[in-house]
Amino acid sequence: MASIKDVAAGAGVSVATVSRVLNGHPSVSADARTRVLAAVETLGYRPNAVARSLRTDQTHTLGLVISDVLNPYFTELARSVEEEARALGYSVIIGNADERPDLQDHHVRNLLDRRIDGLLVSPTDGGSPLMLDAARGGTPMVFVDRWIPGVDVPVVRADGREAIRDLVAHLHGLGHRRLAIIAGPAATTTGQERVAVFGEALRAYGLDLPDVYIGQGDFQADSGRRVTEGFLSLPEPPEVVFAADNLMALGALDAIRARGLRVPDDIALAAFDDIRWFVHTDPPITAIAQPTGALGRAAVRALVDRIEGRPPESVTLPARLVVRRSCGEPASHEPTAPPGPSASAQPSAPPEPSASQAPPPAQSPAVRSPVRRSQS
Amino acid sequence: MASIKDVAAGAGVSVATVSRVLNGHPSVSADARTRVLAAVETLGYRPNAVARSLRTDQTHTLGLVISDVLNPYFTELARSVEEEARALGYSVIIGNADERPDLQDHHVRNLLDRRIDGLLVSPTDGGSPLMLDAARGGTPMVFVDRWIPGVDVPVVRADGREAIRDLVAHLHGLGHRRLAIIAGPAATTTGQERVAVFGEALRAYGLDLPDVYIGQGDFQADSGRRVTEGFLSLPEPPEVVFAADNLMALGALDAIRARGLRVPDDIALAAFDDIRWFVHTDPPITAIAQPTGALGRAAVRALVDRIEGRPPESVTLPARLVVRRSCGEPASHEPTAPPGPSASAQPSAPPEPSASQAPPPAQSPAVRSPVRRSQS
DNA sequence: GAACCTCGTGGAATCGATTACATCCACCCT
DNA sequence: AGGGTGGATGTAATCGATTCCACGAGGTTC
Repeated sequence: MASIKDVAAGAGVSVATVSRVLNGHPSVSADARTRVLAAVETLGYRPNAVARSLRTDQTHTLGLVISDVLNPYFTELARSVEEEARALGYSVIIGNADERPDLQDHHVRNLLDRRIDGLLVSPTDGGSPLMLDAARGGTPMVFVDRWIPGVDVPVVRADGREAIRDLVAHLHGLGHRRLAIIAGPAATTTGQERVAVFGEALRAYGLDLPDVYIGQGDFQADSGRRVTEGFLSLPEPPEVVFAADNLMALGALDAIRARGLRVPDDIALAAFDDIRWFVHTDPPITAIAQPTGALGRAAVRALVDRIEGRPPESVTLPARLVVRRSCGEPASHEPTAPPGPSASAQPSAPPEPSASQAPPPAQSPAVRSPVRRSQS
Repeated sequence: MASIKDVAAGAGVSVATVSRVLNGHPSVSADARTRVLAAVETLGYRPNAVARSLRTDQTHTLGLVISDVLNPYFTELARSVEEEARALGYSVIIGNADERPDLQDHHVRNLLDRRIDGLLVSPTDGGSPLMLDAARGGTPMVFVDRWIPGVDVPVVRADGREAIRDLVAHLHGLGHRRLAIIAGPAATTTGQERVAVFGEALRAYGLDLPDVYIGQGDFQADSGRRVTEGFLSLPEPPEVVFAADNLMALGALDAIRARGLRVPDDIALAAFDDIRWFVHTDPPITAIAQPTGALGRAAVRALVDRIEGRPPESVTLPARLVVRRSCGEPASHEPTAPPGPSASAQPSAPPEPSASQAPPPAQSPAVRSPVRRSQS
């Protein structure tokens, strides 16, 4: 592969001049410039990014360590991160931790060894020494979605509290009183927060969240299945299962189906994280949607600000409730159809397009928060 | 950040000795080794991968350019690729082309500039000059899923022909006679092949695949929606729509739902690519499943073979039909329940666990090829 | 006409590793 | 004792870029 020396020889100039042409340095004669460009063309020369990075101590690369690529939420996040990074002149290397702290460490180390300019992390756990050292050691870093308390790193995330309260109001309005949750790992902020807020919201309605109705999941489908089986085997099973992410909701569906039960007639289901398929499941699933694309973009901007010497900003964006039919017919629909056997009742609302990049129109009757609190 | 010189100074030896310790070179005294290791420890030294790559001309990195990360098929492929690569001592940088040739070129160029050791590509189009030059220029390369005809590069892919014939047999057995397909881009091998094989299989049953029943999609959901709307507006709409990938099937579902029609009563639906959610859609969707994990692993092995001087092998693995309910009740089920209104008929077969990493048991009655041809 | 810029250019140092080669020393054999 | 062997180590070249510095030519200013 041709190097800068070959170009210099081909153009009859020094390597310094070639470098100046390539980097748009002003003091190069028009003559030299055209000769260099010609040589570049004929040799098919491309600058070696490795050598360049060694010299300049910048890689123009961001690392993104996410908890689970197979989770559509993180896939979408990764996509928006790459998009925004590309727009700002950076590329992205993704590390998939699969919810495993050891794998997370592997990727953090690998990325650090490659001297990435900055790190975007959605931590799987409370933070390994490696990551904490990196943060303290001055590696530009931003947490996205999840974070580690007590570390001085900007956080870009969604605030699901209001949406969870809306969900509980919705469920309560439908007459449900025994609500259970499939929680995420306690080592993650999102895992903790969702349970805590759910419990508080129940209490506001005079309801209880007993320990047997808190199932410990790990954000993976299998755990959702296992926990739901447990719920269904209880002497008094819950009327509603709220899964703290979409994969555990999938597992819950598996378990419910394996028992031959129906949603929402036999048991209601809701999930944190909205995905496109939830529109087409049987029945369509009520979920809490995060502004995933916006989160990814904001995280990249914060990180690049930090890298380029501007003060980075933490960002919190609201999540919102998307009501569908998995918890029962919404109260606002006149229950003309008997609430009984068939799950295939024609929805009286116009069909909702499956969730897409563009934010759905706020006035869509199928997409709305049934309760608005004072300080909304 | 500490460099090898700092370690050398700290241990009171030369950089050469440090390097030898780090690379496990035999001729280093035990004394020197322990002093170096101690210095490494106290300084928290990590070798600079950029400098190392410049010197050794290897990055131990594979590039993976896929057509669309948001497509669960490619997400799963990417995951298995990373896993196998990690096991073999390589890392992976993913480039998402979003089915856009220009983006594909951007990523190929970027990866080449980074001097990755080898490239795994699922081409979006017939091949840009850039990619063809790279292949001819000796960059180790392997095509996965899709390929470019006439280029001397190993191909790792699934063979869907038998499964498509099985699907047509299944559809024909259910009495369907007007079958339509949402095709992928003609510039992709998978896009072409699936239409061609579908058409041939129809002809084997004396059926025709008229042009109006071939909708041109681009493997994205929107095109599936658009094409399906077209089908439904035809004076004589098809009885079955076969989507050449899962995202276009999603779009088809959107379009069918927007018309207030039901699957399979009003129109049947099948898809290429099986995903976990297809078990839980309304109704569960009949699909052709690829051995995605095995494909990713085989592709990495072929590429690493090529990189490390062993002869790489092309690999073709069979896809298989997974019959569910989106085309009508399978013939083997006695149609005791009236085929009429309710879509929530209890399946007489035991519930199928959603598709997972482990291959489903072959004897599961819900997962099977209804027709076996001679040379099976 | 001397002093002084400015501009274009090349030489050479540098980034952080790896590694060929030279050197030194201890030991062994005849 | 002398020479050979081999292990441990250091010196320095090298990878492919960027960039500081020096230099020469040409133009401007007093």
